[in-house]
Amino acid sequence: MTEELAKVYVPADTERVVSERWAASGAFHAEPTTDTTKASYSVVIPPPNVTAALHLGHALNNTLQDVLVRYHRMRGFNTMWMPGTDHAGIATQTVVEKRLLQQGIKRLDMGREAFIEKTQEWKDEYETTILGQLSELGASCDYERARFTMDDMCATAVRHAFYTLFKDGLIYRGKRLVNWDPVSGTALADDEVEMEDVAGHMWYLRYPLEDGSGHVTVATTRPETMFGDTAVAVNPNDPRANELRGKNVVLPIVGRVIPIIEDDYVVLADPDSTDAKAQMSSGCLKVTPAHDPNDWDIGLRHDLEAINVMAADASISDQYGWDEISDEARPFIGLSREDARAAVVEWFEANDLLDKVVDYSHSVGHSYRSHVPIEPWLSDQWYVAASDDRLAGSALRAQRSDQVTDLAPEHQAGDTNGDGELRFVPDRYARTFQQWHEGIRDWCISRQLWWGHQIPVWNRTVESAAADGSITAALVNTEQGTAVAIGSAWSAAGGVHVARQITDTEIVESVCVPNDSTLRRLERADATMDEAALVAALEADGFVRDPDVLDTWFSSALWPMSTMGWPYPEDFPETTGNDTNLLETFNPTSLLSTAREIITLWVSRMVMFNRYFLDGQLPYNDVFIHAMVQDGHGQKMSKSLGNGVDPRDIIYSHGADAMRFTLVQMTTDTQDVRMPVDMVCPHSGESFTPEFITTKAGHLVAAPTQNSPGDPNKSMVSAYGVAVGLVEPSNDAPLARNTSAKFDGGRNFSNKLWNAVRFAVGRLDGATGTSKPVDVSSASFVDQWILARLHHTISTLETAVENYQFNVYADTLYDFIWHDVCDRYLEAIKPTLDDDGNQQAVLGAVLDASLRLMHPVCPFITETLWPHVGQARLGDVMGLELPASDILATANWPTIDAGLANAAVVANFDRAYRLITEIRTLRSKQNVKPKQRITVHAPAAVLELVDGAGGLVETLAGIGEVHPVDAGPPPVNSPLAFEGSQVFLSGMTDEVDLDAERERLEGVVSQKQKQIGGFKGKLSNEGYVSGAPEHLVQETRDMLAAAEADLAAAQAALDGLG
RNA sequence: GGGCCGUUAACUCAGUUGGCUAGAGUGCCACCUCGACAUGGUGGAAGUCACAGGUUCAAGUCCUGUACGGCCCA
Repeated sequence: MTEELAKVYVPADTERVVSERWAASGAFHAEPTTDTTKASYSVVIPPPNVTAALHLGHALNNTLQDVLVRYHRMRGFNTMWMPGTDHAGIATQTVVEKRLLQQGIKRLDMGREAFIEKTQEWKDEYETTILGQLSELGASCDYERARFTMDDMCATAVRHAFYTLFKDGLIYRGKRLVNWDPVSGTALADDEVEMEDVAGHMWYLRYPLEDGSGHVTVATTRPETMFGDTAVAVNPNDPRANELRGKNVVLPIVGRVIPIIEDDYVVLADPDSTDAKAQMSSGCLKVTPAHDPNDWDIGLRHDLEAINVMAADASISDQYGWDEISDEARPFIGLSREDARAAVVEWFEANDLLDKVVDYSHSVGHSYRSHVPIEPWLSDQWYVAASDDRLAGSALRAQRSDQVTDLAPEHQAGDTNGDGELRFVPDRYARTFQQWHEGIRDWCISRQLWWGHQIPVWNRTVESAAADGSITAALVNTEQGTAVAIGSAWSAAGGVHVARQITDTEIVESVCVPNDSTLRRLERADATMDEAALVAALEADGFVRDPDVLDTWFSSALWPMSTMGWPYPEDFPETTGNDTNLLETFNPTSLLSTAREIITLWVSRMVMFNRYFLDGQLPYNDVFIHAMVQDGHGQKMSKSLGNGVDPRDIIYSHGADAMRFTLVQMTTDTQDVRMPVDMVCPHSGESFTPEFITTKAGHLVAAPTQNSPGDPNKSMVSAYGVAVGLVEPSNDAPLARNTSAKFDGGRNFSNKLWNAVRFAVGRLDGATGTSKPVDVSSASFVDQWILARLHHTISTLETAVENYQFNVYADTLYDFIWHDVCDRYLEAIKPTLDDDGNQQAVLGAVLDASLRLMHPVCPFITETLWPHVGQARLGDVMGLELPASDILATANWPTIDAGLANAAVVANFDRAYRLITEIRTLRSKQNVKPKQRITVHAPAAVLELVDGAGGLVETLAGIGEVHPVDAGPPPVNSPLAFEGSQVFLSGMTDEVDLDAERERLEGVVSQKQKQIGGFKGKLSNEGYVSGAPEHLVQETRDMLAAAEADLAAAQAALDGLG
């Protein structure tokens, strides 16, 4: 006998033990195999950023993945869940930089190597925390394989991918507008730009027409960029367009003569419009291609020059492409953008060219890092040609045909590997994916950071005159900036050598160097140099490595490949098995589960890269987009708001299984789920609703300091207060953990299961069961019923998993275990269990199967109970396969014969249960004590039902004796209406409370009358009778008849009361 | 500005192609410490399905519009 089970399930007592048992048994480890009898099921984790600990959103996503992974493992798939973390370039560099700054250390002072070392330490710390959290929440990852986006294996993939794209002309150097952060001196990705509403102004500036016939008035929020104006645009539909056509204006201060062009991007002026833009518009737009993304597009359409008038710090500068500085303009050079704005406005006013100034509130992009306004700035960056058909087109062709609409002919699925196989769940997200690729822009992949994969390109600038003859020959007649492949010693040695003419007199040469694993496999004319030698030679020749690093998403995009050893798994023995490797076995993976804001940043890029590098193969077939967890006020949980919840807090207050169960139950296919969050007082352990304050931005957050609910002299600090740096936890005022009553349901459910098993173990201890498998047809009524319910439950759960209906899974489990097994089955078998060997076997089997079904959602408690239930197993049930296993995590999913789904038994059970409920209601109304046994007097049909239910009604309704009603009602009785006949109860009390009885029956009568009215109304509708399907009409007729019979019975009973 | 989602009981949410008398959990009320479980049991009260139109024999479900809340992309 295993040790006794405690009265209450205490998760903390067992979770760690169970985790260790799993780890020791290697239950989650998968090996590559060519065994075709064992299909693969694989998932790569969306690697969490090493910037911070996991929050509840991660807990949700990883729980869902774990449910699927554990389910498929039990179904016998060769199952692998690849864990890992993401270096998260900009985010990590920012937090580390901030941390160092608090100690007075500046990044630039310490130098690149030392800084990377520091960042590495941070990464190690958080990687440990994150993997620990995953394990605590029960994620059944193959932890031995844990990867990091910057480890050797991933770095090798990055190098090979970059090299391949570079060689194939899909990576290029472009002068483009980037989101420039002038304070941190780096370009930001679009998603790193935060839009903020700013109360600014609209300035109306007059630009004189060249012919002296007047002026046009342009409206702008950014007067300081006017130095770079290269046109004024009007809408072609503007009435003034005709008279302005073909004219030029003289740009004030600068003196540049610029054309008036027509472009329908320009918003027509309309002071009466509800649209703020139309209200504010003057109808004329100054066009500054080098300093505004929309103007850049206009510039492309009209072939305008882009004149960059700013330096990297956003001061006005003549060093970046602005020549011919007028005397008037010279004083502005060197001014900051803020000072320049004031000075320009002042100049216009002084020269009587300022028409007016209007207050204008608008949205301005700000740096996620430094929080200053972003400067759209022209700079040299590396790009991936995502818009190329080989990438974006391929992603579009990947979409399943029933999830894509009006796809351009050239993008329609063909017959290439992977075409038409990508499926989104819920399917509406396919639209997001499609629209993104139809409007995709090339992907800026360089970042001016130190933390990341440094770009593997070495550059040098040479004077055209001094350049190699083959280079100048190759560059003849190419446009400036166009890269041309060069045959050279470098390309012979395995590099990719390109050259670009960047000015009339200068050429830039770039050599992309692959790493050794790639070099070794290249057919190259000169195979004498390895990577180190090649780099040394390049540097000796004046080449310098590009200091930038790659966008974090570049390495993430390779995740389903890089973690499995691509491109050369044989270089990493841990990825190979006897006859195959991870990549062959597990890519494409089965599923990606992620949040919807990642569709463009990550899903898209994984699809493009996996398909490009692996011959059209998709990274996964299914993409499941899960809901977002909001706080109790409907606000997104986020780091900056400090309203995130650490899953460890919930595990502490409720246990991992309770958290998982509740998260799974909350997962419907809507967009958001709301999670009201409470705090736990660290002094008393009491949970309470904190005091909320409103931030400047209008968010409701927990006040930084909270008083203890039990003792107003004690206080604590909130996660919000700490997150925004307003307070620090101390001994007197520690950080309060969070909790939420939402998880009580999960906790109670765990406890319910625990006690059901406790009951069975106690009652079956010493029982003998049955020597041969139970033939269900000879089992008792309730046993047949619970097996039929088990059959139904198993198939419902299987369908739910297939369709990613997580809430259905949780609700179905809950309903089966709590209501069917505990409330009905266990209560019903109490009187018979001890003497019925078949029943003992069925009970053990039902609990065994229940643990298996519940395991994917609640792995800890089920694994803990597993040996106890094993002990309680007293024989098999025919048609129910429950193969033994030491560890539940690797046990088989139950299979059950369709023959056990006995519909007639279920129908009779439901009838009997309705009778039970009627009797219980009546007992309750008459205040009959639970222990009091009563007598039923019933007509033949009801007697037959009660008899056939084998004691069920007697046990659950507290019936002592059952008599036929032939002899007429007993002397002291309470009548009830059941299935159209009268059933009498006696022996409840000495004197029936007639008033209560009358009230109850009157309620029944009026309810039945109302129903009858409804049915009759329906049936008197000619359209319904002739238009609705026959079976529905018949159903209504049957219900009407039943209701009428019930009404008559209730009325008779009422009359009988006198 | 474009796109998406939500609005159903006091609260948090289900409700699959239109078709039972709209469900669950929590909370609330009453009774119950009966040998698994008070993190429990039994019974009960509680909803104009946001609003306005429309389609249909039939609308919580489909269509149009409005209001409010939220998210994503510009």
